[in-house]
Amino acid sequence: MALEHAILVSLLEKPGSGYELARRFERSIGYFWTATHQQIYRVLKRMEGDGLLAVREVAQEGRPDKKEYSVAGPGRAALSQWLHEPIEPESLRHDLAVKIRGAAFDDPAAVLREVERHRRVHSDRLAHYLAGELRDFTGPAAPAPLDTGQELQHVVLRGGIAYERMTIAWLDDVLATIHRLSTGSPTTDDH
Amino acid sequence: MALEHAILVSLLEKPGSGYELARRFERSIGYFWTATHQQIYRVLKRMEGDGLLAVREVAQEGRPDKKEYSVAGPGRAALSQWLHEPIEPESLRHDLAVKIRGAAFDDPAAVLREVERHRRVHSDRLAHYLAGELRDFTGPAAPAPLDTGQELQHVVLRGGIAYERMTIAWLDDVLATIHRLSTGSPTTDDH
DNA sequence: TCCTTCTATGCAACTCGTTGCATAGCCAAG
DNA sequence: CTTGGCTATGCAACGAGTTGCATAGAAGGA
Repeated sequence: MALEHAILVSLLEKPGSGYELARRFERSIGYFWTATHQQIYRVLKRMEGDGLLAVREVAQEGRPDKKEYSVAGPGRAALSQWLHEPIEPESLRHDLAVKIRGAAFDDPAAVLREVERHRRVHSDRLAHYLAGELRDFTGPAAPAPLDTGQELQHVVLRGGIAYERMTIAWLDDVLATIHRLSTGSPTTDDH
Repeated sequence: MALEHAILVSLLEKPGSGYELARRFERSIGYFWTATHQQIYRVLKRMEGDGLLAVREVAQEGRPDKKEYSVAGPGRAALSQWLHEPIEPESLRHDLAVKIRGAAFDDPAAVLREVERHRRVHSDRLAHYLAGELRDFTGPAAPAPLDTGQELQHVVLRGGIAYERMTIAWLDDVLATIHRLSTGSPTTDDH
């Protein structure tokens, strides 16, 4: 049910339409949670029905009307309650790791190419996050005294950056390991 | 559909029952993929029906009979095909990050306690992974010349270790940030 | 002019994953 | 002797998430 809470946080940071939320989920919120527009529209409707959100129809020029959602009293209460409940620390779900272990039973070259491709994607993401950090938090154009909300957004972004750096380093380790196994002396140990 | 493939890899490494698979998913495979026994039993049944797996009833003494699954020809082919297909690099899904951003709109102390609790869990996991590494790969009792499968299992485990270390360091950053915001110079209003 | 892209919302069908419950024999601790 | 834990399998119901499709006006390029 964390999608509901992610929406509450995002709408508290700034009210917006389903479409705008979907775009935020591709950007800042997307550092740690993903959602498609279908999911978002469905959940928004449910949350409105439950009285957690308020809607306002906004007519626009040159583009379709939109429904701007904002957090109502019960929505804020629901978020507060969730913040006080313990949640399960979650575990990784990384299919690439499944592929890597699967390489022992198939052509390792195919897996190698896949690992290289993933490395490029993570490298691009890192560059994107670093650009965002410079723009919003550490660059000259960023607001100098950050408020609480911005500081917390920054620390979450630093988490995304750390994750990408760790992943890239690990994928380098994976590449080196597969190379060693296929070209180098078979069955030497490293450490 | 990666659960199917994770099961194929695990059964290629060693055939076993649904129950045994469920326990592996709490251990080694669980470093990067989780699954409950319900899911596993359901998927095993489907895979057997699709001809990917072979079953063998095994009578045991002092405990219930079990069904030992192993990978059949079509199962191996299905894995091979998947290994040659590109997959989407996945993104994080971290509800703790939602909570951290949510702390701007509620009592930060509650979130602080939650972060500390998660830090302990990740710390325990790291210790557990390191013990496993020593036991299976780097310790004196480990088989000295590791084979390909073991080397690949090791590099995946190193990924789990790197993930836990990164996460712990990040949570320390989060703790320091929240402390700074609440005790240090109160720069202010959030909302 | 047509084709694509962007804004904006939504339905329907499906698969994936979780939670609660049920069975059943064995073993060990209190 | 009863309670709880371990091995071992499974059903049913629900909620979460994905994929394909549909609508519709405005803007901009080939």
